Amino acid sequence: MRPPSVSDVARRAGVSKATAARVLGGYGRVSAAIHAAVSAAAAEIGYRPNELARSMTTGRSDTIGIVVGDIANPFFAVAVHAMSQVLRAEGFGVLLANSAESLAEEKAAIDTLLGRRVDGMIVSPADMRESSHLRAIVDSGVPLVQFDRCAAGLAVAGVTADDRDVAAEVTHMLIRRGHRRIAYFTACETDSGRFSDLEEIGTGSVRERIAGFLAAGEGLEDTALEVVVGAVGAKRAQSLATEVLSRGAEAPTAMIASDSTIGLGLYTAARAAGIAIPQALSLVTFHDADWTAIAHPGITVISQPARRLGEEAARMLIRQIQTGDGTCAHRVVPCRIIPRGSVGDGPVS
Amino acid sequence: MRPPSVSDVARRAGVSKATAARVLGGYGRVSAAIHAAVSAAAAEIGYRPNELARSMTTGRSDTIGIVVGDIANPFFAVAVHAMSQVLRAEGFGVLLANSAESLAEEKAAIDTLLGRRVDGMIVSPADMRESSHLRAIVDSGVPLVQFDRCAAGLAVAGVTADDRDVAAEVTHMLIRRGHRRIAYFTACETDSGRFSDLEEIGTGSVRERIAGFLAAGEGLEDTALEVVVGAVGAKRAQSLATEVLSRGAEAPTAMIASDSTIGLGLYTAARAAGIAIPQALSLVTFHDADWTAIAHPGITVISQPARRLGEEAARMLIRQIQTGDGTCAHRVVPCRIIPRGSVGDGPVS
DNA sequence: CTGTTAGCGCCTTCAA
DNA sequence: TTGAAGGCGCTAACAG
Repeated sequence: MRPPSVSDVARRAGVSKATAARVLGGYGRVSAAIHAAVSAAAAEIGYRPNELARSMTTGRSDTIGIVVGDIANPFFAVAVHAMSQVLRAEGFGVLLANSAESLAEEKAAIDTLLGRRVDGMIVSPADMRESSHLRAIVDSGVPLVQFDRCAAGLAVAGVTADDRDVAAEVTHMLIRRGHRRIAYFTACETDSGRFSDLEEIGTGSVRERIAGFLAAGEGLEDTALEVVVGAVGAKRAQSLATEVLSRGAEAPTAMIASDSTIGLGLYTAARAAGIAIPQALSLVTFHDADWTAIAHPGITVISQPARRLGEEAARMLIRQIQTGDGTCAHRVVPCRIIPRGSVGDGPVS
Repeated sequence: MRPPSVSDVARRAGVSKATAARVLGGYGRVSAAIHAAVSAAAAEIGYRPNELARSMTTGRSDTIGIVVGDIANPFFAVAVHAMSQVLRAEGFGVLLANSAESLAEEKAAIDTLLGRRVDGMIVSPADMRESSHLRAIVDSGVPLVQFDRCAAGLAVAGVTADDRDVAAEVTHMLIRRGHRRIAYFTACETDSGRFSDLEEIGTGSVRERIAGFLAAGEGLEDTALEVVVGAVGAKRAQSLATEVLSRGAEAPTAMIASDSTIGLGLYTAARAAGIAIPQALSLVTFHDADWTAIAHPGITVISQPARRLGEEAARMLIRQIQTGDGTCAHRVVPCRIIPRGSVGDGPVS
């Protein structure tokens, strides 16, 4: 049961293979009569072009590879959705791969995609410190756009949010409100289990945020700013927060969550400990998740333009493919702070 | 800059194309010495097999097509994630397509995937009433597994939740608690904008749920059960709910949301109207979204086994591909009701 | 306008 | 064990 090919159509229509191919492929000129005959023959036997074979000769696969950390993460889900829409509109299919935020899996995925001869790639590098595999993409002549994070020392296009700036802005706001003990929670892990150096943070976007956070706190006492790592999942975030909040006078009066899953953990921890938000604790989280609007009080969030970021990345890639232009434009899309009531005055106000 | 091919490697290693192909493709027998030489040559020039060409001759693409309504929907996001994991472990890549719950887009996506010669497909039919395009997949000899919903009158494998049963169970529970006015909210649309017949509901899973809902209410007065359609998105769900709740004595005392987005809209509407949950209104929603746990009171939910469903579908497809077995097994995975406090007694208790 | 011919990169006979 | 030749389905260059 081999699917019908151009030859089959040609034979049935009584024309040469080339002629049939022309009408089937929609290129070259063919007389109306023959065109109709071939189309009819094709429809009769249910012909469908073999895109693989087509790719072989054209060199294009009309397929884009996308590698993200976790499709189940709403941020990526929305972004991927946006990318697909833009890409589909331009006639590209999408080959999706999950890296589970693991460098090894990311490498494997990229390898597979290169083997499939994708026309371009959008990748969210799991670790900004390793970029050899990304360089391999570029060396293969495949257009690449980094998404949400950028690898260090790699002259490749990218689309990111203004992580550093918005983190600094939020931190400044908290300081202005009188907070002098602020904790930033991230899912990133370090070898020691504690944070000591920015270099330990592999996720580019998170590193940027922490950089902004720390920069905003310059001039304050050493104890003012704290980074808590390893908050993987709501449960772990909750237990870490519970621990931190139990320090009494040493406990932070404000917390920033690096994603909404963590935010949920922090919120739950505060409630469980009977700590009032925003009177005794201020809370801000990245990502405008559902729950933040119905929590009591509503949670002040840093809304990430996931859709816009995705669209922008897709467009940037398309441009790169179409113009063959290798300029490594770097686009930054601003986040938006949505105040909802979870931020109150600190002790120094 | 054409990527290196077997010929290039062969030339560099000083052997014939066939020999190089044998070691590169990992088939046939080659002497150790030559094997090493070829491998070395391949590494030096950065050879990477062209999977497209390979597919041309083998007939397999090692790629699976997945078509779902909306990747940004957490249910599908989790399911797709699970599918990819299982498929990747078996060496398959994933070609993902969004149908936006539109039949036309679904058809287009399937067409593209067939053109790309995928080895199998997993599809969530947008409309169970139309199955010609699904039949085309089967006719092409491509293994197919339906996901979450099944098209009517199509002997094709599928994995679904026990939508009808669990909907009936929840409805029975509400009736037992004394509710005699229960409304079911769905995002599905009908021509008239109101619900009159099960046949109008195109989404298979939703139709099943409504069937269970209605079956559970048999014997009650005609006014007892109501189906509200067109609750697309939280906002629209909220306004529809507000309208329904403003009926005074005629208003439902219990509501069931067909997904968590709708649930959020209903919850918000109730709060805005100052209607106490569960004292004056009971609420149940499909999908165990994170907001349901922190709402006040916690929302009783019907938890869908998204991950399990996805894994199961992937495994079923793999089995079908490997054994060439065309049996149309139909697997049903049970949902789980998680009581959280949003269900109270109705007037008749 | 139409047909002939020659590849794309790989796998797969068939001989040697 | 190795090499030469042919073909998968399609496009592309060249004649006619």
